Amino acid sequence: MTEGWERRLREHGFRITPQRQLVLEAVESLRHGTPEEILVEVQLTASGVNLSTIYRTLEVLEEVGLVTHAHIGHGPPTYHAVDEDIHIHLVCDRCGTVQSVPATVATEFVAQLEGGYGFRTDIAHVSVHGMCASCKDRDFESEADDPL
Amino acid sequence: MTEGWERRLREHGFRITPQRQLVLEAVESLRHGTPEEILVEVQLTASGVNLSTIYRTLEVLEEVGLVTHAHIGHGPPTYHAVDEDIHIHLVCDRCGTVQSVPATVATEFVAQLEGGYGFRTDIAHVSVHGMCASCKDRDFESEADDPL
DNA sequence: TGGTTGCTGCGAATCATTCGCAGCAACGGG
DNA sequence: CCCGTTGCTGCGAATGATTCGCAGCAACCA
Repeated sequence: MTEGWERRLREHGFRITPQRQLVLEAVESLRHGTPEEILVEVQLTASGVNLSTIYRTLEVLEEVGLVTHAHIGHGPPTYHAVDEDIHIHLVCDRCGTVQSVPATVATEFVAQLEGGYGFRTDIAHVSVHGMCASCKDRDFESEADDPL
Repeated sequence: MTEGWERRLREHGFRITPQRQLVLEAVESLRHGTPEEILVEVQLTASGVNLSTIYRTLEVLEEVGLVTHAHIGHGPPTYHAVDEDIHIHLVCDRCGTVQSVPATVATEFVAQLEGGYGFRTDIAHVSVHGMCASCKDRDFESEADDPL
């Protein structure tokens, strides 16, 4: 695994527990996971683990920099391991599909926000909403935003 | 006001009601508002209006294109009138402030997503998370992302 | 090995949002 | 201008997600 996860926790004054290891492993193997999904994954190994613990553990793991979360639409947040490739979620508001694209497409955008506003963007935290290619194609007859 | 709001509703088969007018006016005057905040604003004029109605009305107003919503962090969504300048929210995860910047800074980013992935971005729906300029300045001694 | 105290499981509390239902009211027809 | 149809609203309960409080267990330092 991340191999340094134990030290990460210790350095921040947290204890090493099986629950924390399991949650981290679950996040890594799921690649994308809501707290609920992570719970299910964790319970494959340790059925006694509680949802509250998942929430508290994710908070801790995020604080020490082992996982991050992103908001995809209205639902619960999605957690990722930090050692994954950084990517951006494209959420189709029409059909609900989520597509991941490399964060590099936003390099210039991020640079502009930093340069123009001094804002340091955590680009992976963002979900970009809109309409995916297939919905866009399937849609060119209706919905013309009826001009007044 | 938007002046065409009545027709907008009618064209989509909805009725014109005082509640819908009040909610729309509240969104316009607040510029940014959660359902809860909109309720409070509406109740300044009509105290009998219910939160459920706010939710239902916002849904309707959004469907006919009079308002939009954006997700700012974990909390409830924020609603805007569509005739406002389109802007992007920069949310500081450190101090919680939300800064609005013109959507034009994302023009190129949006173009790349459309060109490279066929994805039509609703840029105003996005909230960009990160750290604002002042928090960034105030922060250069601690938190160095301690490398392994 | 033992004590200190952080972590966990559990159930209740909270917050946001949605539903079901009965009564009221918008609006098209006469 | 009045009436009936049916959408809209207020209200309270239901739901879903997340957080809290607390007592017992276990990680970790001496």
